[in-house]
Amino acid sequence: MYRTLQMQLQERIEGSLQERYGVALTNLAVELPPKIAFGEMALPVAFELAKRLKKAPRAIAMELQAELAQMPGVAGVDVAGAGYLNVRLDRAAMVKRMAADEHAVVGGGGFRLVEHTSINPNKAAHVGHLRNAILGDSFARMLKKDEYKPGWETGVQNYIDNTGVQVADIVVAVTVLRDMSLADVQRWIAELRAAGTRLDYVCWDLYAAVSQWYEAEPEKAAERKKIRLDTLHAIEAGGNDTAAIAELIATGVLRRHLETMERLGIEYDFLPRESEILHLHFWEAARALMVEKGVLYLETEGKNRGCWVMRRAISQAAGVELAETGPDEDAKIIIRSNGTVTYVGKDIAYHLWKYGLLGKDFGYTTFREYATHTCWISAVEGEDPHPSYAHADAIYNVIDSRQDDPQTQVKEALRALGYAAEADRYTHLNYAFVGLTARTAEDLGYVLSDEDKAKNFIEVSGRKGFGVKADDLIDRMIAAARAEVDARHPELEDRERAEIAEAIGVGALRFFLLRFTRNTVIAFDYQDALAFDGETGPYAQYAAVRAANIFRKAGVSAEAALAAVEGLDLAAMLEGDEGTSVWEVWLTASRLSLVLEQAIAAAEPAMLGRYAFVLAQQFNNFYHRHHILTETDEARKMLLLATAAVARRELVRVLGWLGIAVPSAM
RNA sequence: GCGCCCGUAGCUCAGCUGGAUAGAGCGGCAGCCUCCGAAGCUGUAGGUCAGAAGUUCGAAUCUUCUCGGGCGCACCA
Repeated sequence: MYRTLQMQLQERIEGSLQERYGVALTNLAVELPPKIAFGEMALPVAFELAKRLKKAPRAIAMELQAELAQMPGVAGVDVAGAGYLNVRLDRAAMVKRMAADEHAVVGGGGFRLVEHTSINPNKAAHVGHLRNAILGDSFARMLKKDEYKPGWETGVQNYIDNTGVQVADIVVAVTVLRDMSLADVQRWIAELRAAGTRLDYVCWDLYAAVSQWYEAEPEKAAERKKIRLDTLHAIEAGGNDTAAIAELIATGVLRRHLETMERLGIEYDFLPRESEILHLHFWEAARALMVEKGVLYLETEGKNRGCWVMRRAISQAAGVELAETGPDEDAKIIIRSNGTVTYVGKDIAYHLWKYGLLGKDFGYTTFREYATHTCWISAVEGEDPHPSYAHADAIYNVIDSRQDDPQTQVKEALRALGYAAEADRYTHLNYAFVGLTARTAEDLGYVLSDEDKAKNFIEVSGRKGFGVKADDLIDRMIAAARAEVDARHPELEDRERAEIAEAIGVGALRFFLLRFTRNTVIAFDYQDALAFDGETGPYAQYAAVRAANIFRKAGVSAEAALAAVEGLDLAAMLEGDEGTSVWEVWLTASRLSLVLEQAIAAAEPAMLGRYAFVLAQQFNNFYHRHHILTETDEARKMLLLATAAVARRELVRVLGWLGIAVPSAM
């Protein structure tokens, strides 16, 4: 609602500036003043114009003042300070429109493809993977159609590198260290399943073991690395026992990853796999296209002689002339001199597919049924009918910022191929990695060097088997919540207590990983994550639960309270100190669509986390100041009830976009 | 060596395309449960926005440099 008025104000002022001064300004700043006493919207536009018009800012502000004051929804305009235009809104009118749930429309056309999680299917997910998945899942929720917004058509996929070195490492561990055959592996996986042992946990240890085995005896290191490479090639080629073992393990671990993610409410639409990219010859199609357009060329001299390479965008921008300076030594190798393609090459092919530019598609087969939809996986020969995801208009890749460079190369390859619009709509939704605090690392039994202790965080390492496993973390979060729920609500059924604890534990975890902006390195600490006070998920959930409790006790529904607002004479009840403290809840609630739009534009779910906290804080403040159930003035009581209703309504919405559910009690 | 990111209160972090007296949580101190649930609320102390110069009516925000920290720059994936 705030956004709606803001846009009207911008339009009016922009029109007026054109008419009055012949100045064309767009996207004018309309901001929230630092204090409510200054009104609800502030425009510093007069400062901007001062030098252009050679007039004092205050004089310009005075000229614009009268015009703004006439606008519907505006109660008054003041000129403050050196030339701010401070707008006071018609509070009663705004409250009525909000009670009717009027708000700006968020959404648009085109298909948006969000890719996240993408964990190597060779070991258990850890806390760093959770940051990725939670970030991507929240962003997809922000985009998708729901009860609040039309949103965008959105697809969620999780890329599975089932033929990479990390999977090869596990295969080496199983076939060499454990001396298992294909039949042994089949039996082993069945036994683990029967015993309820998590395959991904077992692989976690195997991966650490094999990583050490490679290095353990220096004189055998070369031989062992060769085993690793041969294994990798066998997996890539397919059609042999080694590949079958890889398939069994990768699929088993993938199923575990999906279970882990589902505990957090995270679901996928499609799982494209590296094996199909290989077997369906995606790369060959991309290669033909790249050679045809001259993006890929054979290097004939220098250190990259015999390789097919692609120039980097930076070299091109710098205008380095090939003929004059000889070979571009900085060029990115796409095809090695032995004829094999690099990771970036395969990724270019994959991204041409995403935009429907490759002329090929995956086969699709069903993999998992969620309550509301099916998750598909790639196949060489799929089923019919099936959906297709190869028609994105915009893509978002949730990937660690350590891959900024390769991501830029893929994007620039698209541009070089002539797909500039696609490159522009390619968002690398990057984020800094998650480390552990020294305290938590020590709790996990890791022995720290003095150097480690001096650092702000300790980096996790899959090869060392060092890190916080996702399921362990989720278990501990829920257990901590459960202890609180048991203490507070002994009267509730066991089942309900479990549900509440799950909502709180998951809410706390998701909020903890979302409250930091993407480029902030998170030093994960168990004590911090398990704290449920202050700026946390449970704090926001608690505010929503309290608001709901009021309706239960008042015997009035939130909907009825909001509907009753229309017939109230509100103006006097929203003025003065008391009235303003009520109004501020509405004002904060009114910014929901604005904050959502900003968070989408910045691809920054943390902005919604911050907003949820501010709204919850505002509500808690209101809750203590105004005792609703004992209010004797009926009209005023109804306004207070509606205030609780609107705070709860928007809190439930914003938490929903963050994947955080509001429990029945806390 | 080249490129990217970061440096804001004791700690952890916000600070939107430059805008009003730089904010929050935690921790500290002082208060608030015969009153809708205290996972809560109120008050209070605490900052040379790493440093320097510049652009601007106005800089935590933009530019340059210095210092300090992190991460990338493979015929790995």
